[in-house]
This record gives sequence, C-alpha cells and structure tokens, in this order.
Amino acid sequence: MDQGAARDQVLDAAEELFYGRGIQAVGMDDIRSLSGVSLKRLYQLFATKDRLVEAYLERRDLSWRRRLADHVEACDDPEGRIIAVFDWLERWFAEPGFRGCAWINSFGELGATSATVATQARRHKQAFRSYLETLAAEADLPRELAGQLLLLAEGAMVTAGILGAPETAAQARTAAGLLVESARRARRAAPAE
Amino acid sequence: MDQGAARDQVLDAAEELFYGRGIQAVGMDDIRSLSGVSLKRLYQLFATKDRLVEAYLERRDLSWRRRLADHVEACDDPEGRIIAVFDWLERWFAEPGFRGCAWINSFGELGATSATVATQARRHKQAFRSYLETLAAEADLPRELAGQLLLLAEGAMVTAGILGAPETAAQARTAAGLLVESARRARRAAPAE
DNA sequence: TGACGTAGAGAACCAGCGTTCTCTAGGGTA
DNA sequence: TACCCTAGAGAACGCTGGTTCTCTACGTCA
Repeated sequence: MDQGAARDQVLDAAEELFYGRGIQAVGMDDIRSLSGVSLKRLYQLFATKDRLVEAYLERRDLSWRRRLADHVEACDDPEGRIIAVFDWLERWFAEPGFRGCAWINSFGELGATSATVATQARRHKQAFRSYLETLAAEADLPRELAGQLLLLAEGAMVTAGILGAPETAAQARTAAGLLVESARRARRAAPAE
Repeated sequence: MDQGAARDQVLDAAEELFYGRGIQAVGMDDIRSLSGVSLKRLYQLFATKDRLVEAYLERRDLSWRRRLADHVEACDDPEGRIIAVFDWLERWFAEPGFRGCAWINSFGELGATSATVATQARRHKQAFRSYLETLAAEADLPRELAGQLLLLAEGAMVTAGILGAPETAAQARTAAGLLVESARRARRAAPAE
C-alpha cells in the first residue's frame, strides 16, 4: 500500500469515527484498527492526533462544500439556487448516520481548548456564509439576506441533529422562501437601494 | 457549611467550568478546587461525574428559561413578545464569557456517547420550542411560525458562538420580524385557516 | 477527660490513551 | 546464502482523571 492510499484510508476511518462518536471518544488505536494502517505509519503521516483532526476537518470541508455546490449548481434559476441549498440540507439530514454538523459538534467539544478546531470551525462557517452571499448576489438580492439564510441553515442543522426531526429542513426551506420574497419585495420598493 | 450551600457551590463551579471549557476538559479535581468542597462531600452529593453533569444541565435549563421568560413577559404586546426573544438573545450574546449554547455544545461533545447529555439537550430544545409555540399562539399566529423562529434562534446561537459576531442577534430579530409579518399577512388572507 | 464519629486533605488505585520503542519477519541484494 | 533495511504488531511509557481509601484532626457527648 503506498503513501497516498494509506493516507486516504486513515482519513476515511477518522471521518467515520470522529463524526460518529466525537473526537475525544476516539483513540488513535481505533483509527488504526478501522483503517488497517499501523501506528508507526499513522504517526509518519500525521505527527499528532491534533494534526489528524485538522486534516479530517479540512478534507470534510472541501467535500461538504463540493457536494452542496454540485447540487445547487444543477439549478439554473438564481433564486431557485438559494432554495436548492435547503433541498440539499434535507437530503443530507436523511442520510444514515447523520449526527448534525461536524464543525458545530467539534466546536462544542473542543472550541474552548483547541485553537486548531476553533479555527477550522470558523473557517468553514465563514466559507459557507460567503457562498450564501454569492448566491444572494447572483439573484440580485441584498447581502443581509445571506446572513438570514445562514441562520436558518445553521438552525436547521442543529435542530435536525439534536431533535432528529426530518421535517426541519422543509421548515427552513419555507422560511427561506418567505425571506427571499421579502427581499425581492424590498428591492422592488427601493430598486436603487 | 450545610448540605444545601455545598451543593450550590459545587453547581456554581460546575457551571462556570463545564460551560467555559467543555465537560471533558474539566476534572472533578477542578470542581473541588473552585468550589472549595472536598472530594468526599462532592461524591456524597453527586455519585458520579455523570450525575453532576446532569444536575448542571438541569439547573441551567431552569435558570436559562426563567431569565428568558422574565425578559419576554415584561412586554405586553403579543407580537412584541416574540421579538423580545431576540432582544434577549442579543443581550445574552454580549455577556462576558459567552461561548454559545450549553446544550448545543454538550450535545456536540457527548451526544453520541452519553444518554444523559443527549436527553438533557433534547429536553431543553423541546422546552424552548414549546415556549415559542406558546408565544405564537398568544399572538394568534400559526404554529409553523414557532418552528421557523426556533431555527432562527438556534442559528443565531451557533453563529454567535463560533463566529462571535455580535450583530447576529439583530439579523435574527430582523428575519423574525419579516416572518411574523408574513404569517400575519397569511392569516389575513385566510382567517379561518 | 476520654472515646467516638465525622469531615477534609491528599495519596492511592486503576483504567484509558497519546506517543514511542522493541522485536521480529520478510524481502531485496551482493 | 548472508546481510541489511523496512514495516508491522504490539508492548511499554508517562500522564491524566474518575473514584476510593487512609490518616489525621477536631468537635461532641458521656
């Protein structure tokens, strides 16, 4: 097994375990067992557990945002793309093993004691906010709308994670539609802004 | 020092430390140091750390909801009470040491491994949702509105906790106002529902 | 005053875990 | 075949932290 494949297997195992059980509940030995990569190799790839956690969050950030963007960009209508964000959330919440947002969870667990985790969480949420701002701009809607949509999406992730209510995403989508409509109406009333 | 006073001091210390650093980052010895209550007494009051965590979350649930209700009920107008929820959030977010929602954080940390924590978090969020439903009913607004308000409030807590943006609560309040307005408009269009 | 019960301080015990070390086996090369 | 390098398995090490134990001191009651 070459370096790259080992790295992938380690990160696959890390993602499954860290996301599913929490970071502190998973030992390096668990990672080793699930990945089949020896401890020696594991420590050659990631010098400390902290580095592994960082790599896990970074890789997941890329794939999470990629999956979201792939779904959203299948829609041509700019306002439809905003709503599509919430469609994708609904799909995500229904995936087996869904346990809330990885960054919200890690931040709750280690935000106060690990600068690495706090930074990753902030970065991820900022990137998500920027993405919503882009979508709002493309629909010619004001930037404040993006902030409001962010709150709805974050609230939906938390609520779906804790209460496990599958209808949460649909509620968020309805609310998002109403806020988009309000923003559109405001634009019409004062088009030059 | 009598039993009751010792219990209060332990819970005060637990709240400060668990909320500020996370549950797993705090040892029983830290609780003992800060509270000034000996380990022996501590274990007489709470047989295990898990019990102490449960008592911490229970007591905080009562005081959190009490503080919210006290602020909200100072307002006479039913729709104003809904908006007052977000005023109170803004005030809370600005408190020194604010670090997000204790239940979201504990759930992220231990939701997957501790039934106690998962239950407490669910109970707290359900109670908050019920409260919002009460406020919506008093304003003669539909129950779905409460679900939407819950998402905004949860999203604001998470975003304020991670990004530390103090304007988050104001954004949520604005969005809440728009959703209340939409609900009112819908009611006017179909009053009998 | 003397025996007793209680409470606190802190050591002790034990398990878990991050990290490192040792030993061994296998494979490639002269 | 003999040597050497590498990698893996798993033991070892050191630390932390939950929980319990021991020892001492003090206050109480006969």
